[in-house]
Amino acid sequence: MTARGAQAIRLGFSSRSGAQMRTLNAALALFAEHGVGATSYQMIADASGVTKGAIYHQFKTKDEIIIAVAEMELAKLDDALEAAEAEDDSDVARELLLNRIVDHAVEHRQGANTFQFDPVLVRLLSGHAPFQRFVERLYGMLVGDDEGPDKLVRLAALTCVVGGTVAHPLVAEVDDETLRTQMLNVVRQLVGLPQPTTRAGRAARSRTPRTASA
Amino acid sequence: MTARGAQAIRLGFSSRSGAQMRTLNAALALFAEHGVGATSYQMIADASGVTKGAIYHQFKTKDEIIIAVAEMELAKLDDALEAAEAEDDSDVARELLLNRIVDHAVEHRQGANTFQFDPVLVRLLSGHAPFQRFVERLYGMLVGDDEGPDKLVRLAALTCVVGGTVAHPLVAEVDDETLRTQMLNVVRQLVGLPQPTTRAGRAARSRTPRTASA
DNA sequence: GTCTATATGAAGATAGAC
DNA sequence: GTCTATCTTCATATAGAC
Repeated sequence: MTARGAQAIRLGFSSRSGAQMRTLNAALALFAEHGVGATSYQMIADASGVTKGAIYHQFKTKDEIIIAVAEMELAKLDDALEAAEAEDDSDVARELLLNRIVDHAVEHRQGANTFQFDPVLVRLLSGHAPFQRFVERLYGMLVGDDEGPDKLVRLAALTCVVGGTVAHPLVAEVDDETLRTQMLNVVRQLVGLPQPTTRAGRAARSRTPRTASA
Repeated sequence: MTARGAQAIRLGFSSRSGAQMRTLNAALALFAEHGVGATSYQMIADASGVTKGAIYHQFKTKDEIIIAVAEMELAKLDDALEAAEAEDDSDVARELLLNRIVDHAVEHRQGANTFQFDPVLVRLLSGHAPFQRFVERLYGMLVGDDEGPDKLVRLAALTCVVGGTVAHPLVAEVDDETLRTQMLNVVRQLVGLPQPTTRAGRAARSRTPRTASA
């Protein structure tokens, strides 16, 4: 496996200055709270503690900010995807990938929701080739070749559960570790993966950064 | 069971004029397509074929339109909820309710998504008492008394699957009947309901408007 | 990298004629 | 119920000084 830096190339991820990172993180939080369509340039500037003029120096348009935020978040899953693609056993690969994805979603909660369901974000990304390629790799790992309607529906349901459940008011009081465990049970059931007492499950989990480095 | 009209009182649903209904349907379609935050009063007026002034005569603020759209959609599920609450057998009740909810979601696709995940809509409704009462009744029917973390997570996942899957790009090409069937399989599995060959399943489905009147 | 100042348009909203 | 006209505020975006 190549060094971590490879993710940048594969996703078309540009390196960002410190000021740009502050902007993107402020934007991410606002997008999650209000939705992309209801977040203004002014709000982002205020949250970053600088003026609009400063932000416009970093990103020429609002769309550029949206795309950059999406790329920043997606890049965090690129590692996991590469690791999964390098696995021989497809069950091990899927278990590993699901663990990382659920970890990421639980860590971000509201942000995961935005990314999956915000109409403005989704529309912008649907015209963004690097994003499309990434999603196709992701889906490929999760369903494989069989693309019958039942598989498609289960895969769609899986992405909804991962992106939506973490931000749901019903689980607001559930602590991260419990949420992680229960969500993994649900998504394993959804895609027909055996539960974690099996050999494949233990093998995959032992490869996550949570217990050991990739 | 009371007459159909009862739904209006229970949800706080006001009766609307023809012009108001045209406005609400136009707004619903735009909310689904662009998100609530990215839909302007002007867009709604254009889609309705009238001017902003005419719309302001029907609804004093944009928030009023949003609430009215939500009430209109929710009222469509009120019937199903009442029917489920009148059932003795909780498995039959849940099977019936899930059938109706999935029917409704598949029928609307993009609209169901908005309703579940749009940040502006969700925030507005969270301060709207009739909506809160309705959702609590709905959740009560689906989980019952046991409110452990696993049940909460599964219920949250259920609502995400119902609201999100129907609008997912992956299932855009799946026809309504297939989507309905597959989604029901998924949601039954999520809440631990037996699959449809059982007595409870047949009994519940025989009570839906699809095969017989309630 | 950050600021101020400014241009241009669209947002939500109101008043009042038809 | 619908229209035009108008108000104010805020949106995206640019120019140019520090």
